[in-house]
This record gives sequence, C-alpha cells and structure tokens, in this order.
Amino acid sequence: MGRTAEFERDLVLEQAMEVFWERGYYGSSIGDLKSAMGLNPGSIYAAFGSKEKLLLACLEHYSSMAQARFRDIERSSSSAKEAFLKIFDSIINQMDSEQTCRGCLIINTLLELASHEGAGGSAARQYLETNREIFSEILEDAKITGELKSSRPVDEIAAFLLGTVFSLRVMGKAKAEKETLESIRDQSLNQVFG
Amino acid sequence: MGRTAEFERDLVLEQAMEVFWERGYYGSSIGDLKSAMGLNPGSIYAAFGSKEKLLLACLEHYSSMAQARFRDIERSSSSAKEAFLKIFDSIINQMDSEQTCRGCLIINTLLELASHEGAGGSAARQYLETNREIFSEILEDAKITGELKSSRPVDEIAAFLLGTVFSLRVMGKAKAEKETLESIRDQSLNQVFG
DNA sequence: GTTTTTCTTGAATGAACCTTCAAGAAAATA
DNA sequence: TATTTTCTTGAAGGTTCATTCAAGAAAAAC
Repeated sequence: MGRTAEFERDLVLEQAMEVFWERGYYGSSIGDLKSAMGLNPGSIYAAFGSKEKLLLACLEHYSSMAQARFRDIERSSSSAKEAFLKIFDSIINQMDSEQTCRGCLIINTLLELASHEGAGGSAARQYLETNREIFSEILEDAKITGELKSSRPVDEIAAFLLGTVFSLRVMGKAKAEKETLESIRDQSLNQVFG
Repeated sequence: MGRTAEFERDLVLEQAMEVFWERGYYGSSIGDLKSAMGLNPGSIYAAFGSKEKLLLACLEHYSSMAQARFRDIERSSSSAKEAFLKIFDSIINQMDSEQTCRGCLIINTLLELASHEGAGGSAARQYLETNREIFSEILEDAKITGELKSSRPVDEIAAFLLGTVFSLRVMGKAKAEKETLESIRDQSLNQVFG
C-alpha cells in the first residue's frame, strides 16, 4: 500500500482556508499556502490538484462548518427571534474581535470571483441558497407559533434576514462600530418580529 | 511647452474603471487596462504613476459620480421615502440589467483589498462614510416633516439603509431574482417609514 | 526652420506566479 | 530483508505580471 501521508487532510485544509479567508484568492500565493499548510508545492498539488480546486475544498469545508453552526443554534433556541439574535450576534462578535476583519469567506469569494464565472463563484452562490433555506425552515416554525409580526411569505423574510447578514458582514469589513452593527441587527429583527 | 497628450484623462479613467469594476483589482492586468484604455504601458505610468494609484483615481471618479447621483435624487424627490425608493430601484435595475453583475466598485474593492490595508481599502471605507452622511441628511429633513415611523437616531437609520444597499449589492452578485431584491427593498422601507 | 520640450511606443527587465517532476525517503508488503 | 508502492522534497520550467526606459514622433517655442 506504500507510504502513508504525513499530514491530516482536514488539518491542512483548515490552514489553507485561513489563508484564503484573510487574503482572498488572488492575494494568496502558493508560497503563502505552502507556509501555512507546512506542505511543499508537490504535496499540495498531489493532494488537491490545483489552486482553484483547493479553494473549492476550502469553501466546502467552510460551508459545512457554518451550516452546522446554524443548525446548532436552531436546535438550542426556543424561538425564531432568539435564533436569529444568536446568529447575528455571533457575526457581530466575530467582526468586532478580529483586528483583521476577514468577514465571511463565501461572500468575499463571491464578490472577488463571481464575474470570472469560475467554479468559485457558483459554489458561493450555492452556499447562499442553502443558507436561505435554513432561514426559511426556522421561520416556518415561527409562523405556526404566531411569532412573526410580518405577514409576508416566509422565503421573502428569509431573504431579508440573509440580507442583514450581508449588511453586517460588509459593514464589519468597513470597520463599523459595534454599536452600529447592533443597531442594524435590532432594526431588522424589529421589522420581522416586532 | 512640448507635445500635448493625445488622450483625455477623464475618458481613459472611465475605461480603466470599467475594467476594475468588472474584473477586480488583481484580476485586471496592465495588459487588460492597456487594451481598454488604448494606451501603452508607458503612457499609463506617465499619467497615473502605478496600478494602485490608477485604482485610487478610478475609485475617486466613481465616488464623485455616484454621490452626485444621490444628491440629484435627493433634490428631485418630494419625500425621503421617495428618495430611498429611487436609490434602491436604481441599484435593483442595474443589477437586473447587467448580465455580468458588476455590483458596486467600492464594495467590491473593499472586500477584495480591506485586509491588505493598502490605500484601496481605506479609500473605500471613506466613501461609505460619506454615503452614510448623505443618507443622514435626507433623513434629517424627514424627521422634521414627521415622515419617519422609526424613532431611532437618524444616523442609526442611515446605517440600516446603507446596509440595505449592501444587501441588494451582494444579493445581486449572487444572481438573486428581481422580485427578491424588491421584497428586501420594501421590507427595509417599511421598517423606517411604515 | 531650428530647438526644445513633452508625449508615445513597445521591447526589455526582473520579479512573482502556478505547476511539474525527477530524485530521495519512508511505509507497507512479500 | 528485499521489493514495491506511495509520499516528500525543492529546484526548475514556463508563463504572466508590473514597471522601466531608450528611441522616435509630435507639438510648442524661439
């Protein structure tokens, strides 16, 4: 069966993800990735194929992590409003604590690569669609319990709240004050839940 | 006084802006810019100094154009709600009509370059701050006429509405349906104006 | 018309980039 | 232990990149 690999795939993937997250796709050179992953170019290419495929693997890793987190929040919350409050707050706290505001890897990638119409852009789009579905599920429950103030279709409300995520993410990148982000959070929640 | 330049500065600047807008900073090579501007590398460097300085000039050009447009809308509107409706609709229509969703040059640049902490990132941040001030001015008038439903401080509402711009911009990049964007617009306006 | 100044041209430069690959090292198998 | 298979190494290849610059062209000044 030959020699076994010296590195753990998930571990080096996470390290590559950090690099892309912080510097973007074009801003990350193979040299940067090599240093962060502790792997020589040859090993990177043997394991992942190309720089673009490595990015895709990172996007997938990031997606499944983030969506698992959302589902955890959904399960541990007793109302939809509480769930979205937690989701928004986790974003706000992240943007506030990082000195280098990395924002969201998916949104960053979407804005950087969407025009080039490569695999990166469409993977990002797919991820956002899935997020909207998760948001819709949460709201579906809330509709039954009568928690919603808004009488709009659930998927429109979900889009609005996903838009709030984008607001917070972009504004955080622009180094907005934490209070500003919290105010945006409250105004969005007020629109939906009263 | 010597030979006069054969090109108009504002014209080639606009053409360079289109390139950055469509392909991003790292995605735009001097070769791309050379073709679009119809200028040889030497002339580009003589006129603008470097690729980064050229980007800065483009950002400035874009900013003054966009802000002039906002001020026009403000002047030609009889209420704040009407003004923001026009602002949002101009964004929605742009995102809907372009097959290549360029979005907003400033936001794109911010997300691509904010981490690198070069001049590009801070110029983008400055522009967004100015936009928020314009929004605040519009709302200041509305507060006097009693048009506002929201009782929050004007600059918090302005931040919320600027966030809606980000929502629309990012969601447009993700190729969202026009109806989705319009629904987000309506939910935001409802929060502020009722 | 001559000189001076400035702009234009496009090839050259040197660095940085992504990717490949031959040689060596290590684990598994026989 | 000998062989086979696989992984690791790190330099080399070939491309692309941003930038410079010397030579030529054109406009202004004299």
